[in-house]
Amino acid sequence: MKGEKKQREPRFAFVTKSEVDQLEDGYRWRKYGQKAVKNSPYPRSYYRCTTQKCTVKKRVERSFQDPSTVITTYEGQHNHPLPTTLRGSAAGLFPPSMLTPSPLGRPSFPHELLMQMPNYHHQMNNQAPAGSMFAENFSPFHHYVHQHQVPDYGLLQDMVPSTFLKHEP
DNA sequence: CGTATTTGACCCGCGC
DNA sequence: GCGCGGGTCAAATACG
Repeated sequence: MKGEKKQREPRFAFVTKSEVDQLEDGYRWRKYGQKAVKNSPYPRSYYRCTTQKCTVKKRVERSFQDPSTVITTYEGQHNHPLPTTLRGSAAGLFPPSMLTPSPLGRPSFPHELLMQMPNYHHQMNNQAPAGSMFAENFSPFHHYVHQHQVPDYGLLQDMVPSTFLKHEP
């Protein structure tokens, strides 16, 4: 009980082509639960930042249509700098320039996101019955766009999965 | 030894 | 009023 009675934290979800849940985005995540999802043969994993002042929560769910695709939902925002303790691939993967959003505020990250967005929309059209359920899952997507318009944060480091960096061919 | 992970059980909210 | 779902926490365990 940390005193979080209101869930007003901005939550945004994005699709990532990953086979592993434990994505090293520069922060440490500790799995605190796992539950099976209805309508999905795959379970959902719950992760939380292991940092003392980090109340950020991460939810990872696999796409029952694409076992190699996972829907990552981030909740909240990090409150402390990247742990230098995390030397290794992740820390050396994102250059400082990437962590600093351009004045335009147009990081390449959301770009990939928007690209995959229409992709699912197409599937929804194909699967009308299943689409109903997906609609709920994609709801948070709107929140993501909303947050993007809020320059109050500008902390893209919150979500910088090496997956995207490794996404290169 | 420390950390991280795992599973189960419990709790809360909401719906009908 | 009761049930169900979802979510979280706790403890135990495993591994490095």
